[in-house]
Amino acid sequence: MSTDRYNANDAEARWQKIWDEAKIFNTSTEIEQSKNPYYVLEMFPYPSGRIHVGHVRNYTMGDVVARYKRAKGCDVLHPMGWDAFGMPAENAAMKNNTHPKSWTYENIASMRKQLKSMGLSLDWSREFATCDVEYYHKQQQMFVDFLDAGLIYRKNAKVNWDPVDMTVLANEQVIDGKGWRSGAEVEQRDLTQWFMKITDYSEDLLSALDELDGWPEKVRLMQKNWIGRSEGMRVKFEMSEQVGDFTNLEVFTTRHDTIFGASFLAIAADHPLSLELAEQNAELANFNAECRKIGTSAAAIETAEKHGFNTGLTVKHPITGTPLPIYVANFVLMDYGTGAVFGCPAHDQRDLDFARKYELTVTPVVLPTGENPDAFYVQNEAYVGEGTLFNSDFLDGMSIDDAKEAMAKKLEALKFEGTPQAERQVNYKLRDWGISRQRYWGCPIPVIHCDDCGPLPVPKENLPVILPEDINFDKPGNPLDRHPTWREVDCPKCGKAAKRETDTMDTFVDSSWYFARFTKPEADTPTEPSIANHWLPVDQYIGGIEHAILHLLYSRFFTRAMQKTGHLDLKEPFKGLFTQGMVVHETYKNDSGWLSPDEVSISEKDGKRIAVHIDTGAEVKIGGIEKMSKSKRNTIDPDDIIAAYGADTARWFVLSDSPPDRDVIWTEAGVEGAHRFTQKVWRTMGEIAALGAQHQPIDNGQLSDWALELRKHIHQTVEKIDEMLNTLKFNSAVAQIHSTANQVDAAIKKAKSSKANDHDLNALLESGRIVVQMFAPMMPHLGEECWQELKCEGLVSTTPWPEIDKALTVVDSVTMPIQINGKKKAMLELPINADEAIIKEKVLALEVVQTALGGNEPKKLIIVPKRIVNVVV
RNA sequence: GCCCUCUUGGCGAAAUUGGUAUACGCAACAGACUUAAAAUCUGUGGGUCGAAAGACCGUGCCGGUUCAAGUCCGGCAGAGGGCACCA
Repeated sequence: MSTDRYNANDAEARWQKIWDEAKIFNTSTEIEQSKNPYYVLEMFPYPSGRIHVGHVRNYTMGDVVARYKRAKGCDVLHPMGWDAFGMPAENAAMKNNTHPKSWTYENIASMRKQLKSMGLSLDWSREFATCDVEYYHKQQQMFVDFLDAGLIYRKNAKVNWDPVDMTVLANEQVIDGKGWRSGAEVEQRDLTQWFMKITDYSEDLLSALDELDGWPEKVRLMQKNWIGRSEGMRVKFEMSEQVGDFTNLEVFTTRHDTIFGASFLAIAADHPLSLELAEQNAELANFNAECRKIGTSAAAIETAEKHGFNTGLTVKHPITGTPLPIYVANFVLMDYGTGAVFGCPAHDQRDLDFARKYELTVTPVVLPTGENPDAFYVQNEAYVGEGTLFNSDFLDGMSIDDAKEAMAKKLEALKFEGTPQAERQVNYKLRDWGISRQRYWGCPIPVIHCDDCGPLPVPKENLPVILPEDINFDKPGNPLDRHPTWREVDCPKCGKAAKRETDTMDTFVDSSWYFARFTKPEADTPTEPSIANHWLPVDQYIGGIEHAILHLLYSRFFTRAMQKTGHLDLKEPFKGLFTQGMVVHETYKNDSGWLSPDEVSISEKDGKRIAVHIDTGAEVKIGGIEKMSKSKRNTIDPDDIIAAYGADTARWFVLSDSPPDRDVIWTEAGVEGAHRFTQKVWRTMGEIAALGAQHQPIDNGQLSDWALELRKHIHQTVEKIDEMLNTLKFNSAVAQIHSTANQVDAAIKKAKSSKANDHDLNALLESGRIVVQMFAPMMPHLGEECWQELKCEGLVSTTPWPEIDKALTVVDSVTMPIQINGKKKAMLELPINADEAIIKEKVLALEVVQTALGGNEPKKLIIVPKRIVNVVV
């Protein structure tokens, strides 16, 4: 027995070694050995060099799930890898004259060591990095398959160009008009790029969201909005005169009910008609160039005035035949719908602004309920609400929905040059995913460009296309472009000299299928389908909300694409998704700038917290609680915490304070509290061990009252913790274990102060054992240490979840609050199955109730079995 | 501008999904042990009034539904997040 302080550093290293040597967390690769598969995965880290507390929180949560599910009898797959391609490696190479490869692998080595010090129950035998040739080789194989399947194509497109990172960005990577990494204002450039046909799956990606009930509603909604489905019509407007091949203009609208309110047509500056007209019209050419210059940033859009250029051309209104002027307008987007719209100023704010500026007619056609049609007019605010159609010929008197349907039928029936005037159409905001990046440190796109044969995929037998290592970063841009020999290659078709593609893939491609690779990381093909199908979908995926759209949408698309190309047979990669909150910390500042927490000492005076500089003693300003960042210097290094308190303390703390999906505030006091608990548990288990009890079956009939109560409490707690861990309510589980530990302490006191029989002591030992089993997924090293102290068999890490004695979890009586007129006035202990007549009798006999009734019958008596009684007087 | 989420003690939070509001922890205060401190243990702890028993008020604000509202409905305010010239 030991009442010494628990030495976490010593114990943790010891148990990690034991787990590692016994390989207890390695998952069998034999498919038939996993009858009850459970795949838990945390989003793999980018190897930046050091883990941060956000990682600690993320990986601890996943580890608790993994260890808990293992104890519940699942065959758990819990792998780890590295999202290892990307810009920072190149930036470091340029800055420090290192090679991206060595920089990356060195970072991986140090982060692996850090993760191992956390005692995570990972299957390290499956580890890989996306920059491993074996991994990107398989990715290139899939690229070729996707290309064959028509899922990848090449097009010249206007792309988002990041002038700082000197690369193209996907739409999803442009945030407020700025590059997601560099923060630089994004420019528009014309480039020929490779695209993945994610839009083929727009409808499927959208509708399948409804079935992802293991996902947070918030994420589903964000993806729904991002995909942006809208139902409308494509309507042809006949031009009054032909221009080139144009006899009509086609627009997309969702408000065909308001077509009688149309007063102009507007087309994008890049619309083919606008370009054609500009060839003869220098003024228009100028205007188009101006439009292109206007950025896509939020600021630019907000301040950009509506500009239009009157082409002098007109179209005929499809019903009335009235001529409507055609404008080229800066607010019309070429890449949505048809790049042309009809303007209905009365019912669209943007159209109204435009109409007022160019003095176009404003005809209201939707009348708000209760308004007088003769008195209703639109001034400077468009009316976009519900109402009844008017000024609209055959639509008059209809609701908006009815009018849409009537107009749709009418236009579909009309013919224009032999085809219907209009067709119903569904549009999506989702764009195809541009994956070409002009970077070195990424997966090479396996394509060869031949002057005669065009772009051709590298034949699979010639894969992988390996990144050359002899490169330099003297100049900005892609060093692959400047490599003396790497590009030179023979055309796989005609054999003539040809050139390799030098673009590499967006790193989001790498992370779109790694979860599938983990199921068999040594396979010669990207996946071994039968094994991947066995493990997938991931049962519980855990990561940050910042990936709600990018990574999670790409992965959903990729899974479908892999299904189409035979690499998998499922659509949705992640059955359960959990998005954890950030770890935040107070900030400190003095005149010279931000201070790190270890430069500051905090004390309390008159209820106010005061911070002073640890060296100078000068007062320091306590700032807001913010996301940990290097710039604010409010970061905490997990290594320091583990060295000072141990991994279990860090794990317990990140689980304890806040619900896991909310931000958690890192406080020194909180960590100390967590550490205190580890010591307390160690002492408690030491005391139990000293009682000399035996691991033997317990006869409830032989127990003293307090011991029976303890056993009941413990067995009921197992059920609660079960529920909490299943629903990832770690903070509640921590609270419950605290409370239970207090009960055990109280029971030890009872055992010492009263005559405890052997059964009592055995029950106490059992309680200790079960408490250990309940907290072991969260504090695994302390768990093993206590397990050993209690002389339990084997390792707690491989021991099944405690069996509960059902007889003890049956609750036979309940203390019910008795309310009078909804206010609690008394408590009454009743048998759990007491029938209402008995309850009524007992309640009415209560003195408070008698007084309140004053001899009258209650007006109402509400009895909710097992819950509450309310007497209404 | 549009969409969404959140708001409970000094602080992080809990509340069986409409049924005892504030569990558990942190910080605080008081006591025990100690020469002393640390560590540990015990106790107190929403507000107002009261010596006490107790009474009244109380989950951002206003209103509603209900025997009963932190929880449901309507409105308002504040904080956070997503999208954004999407026709």
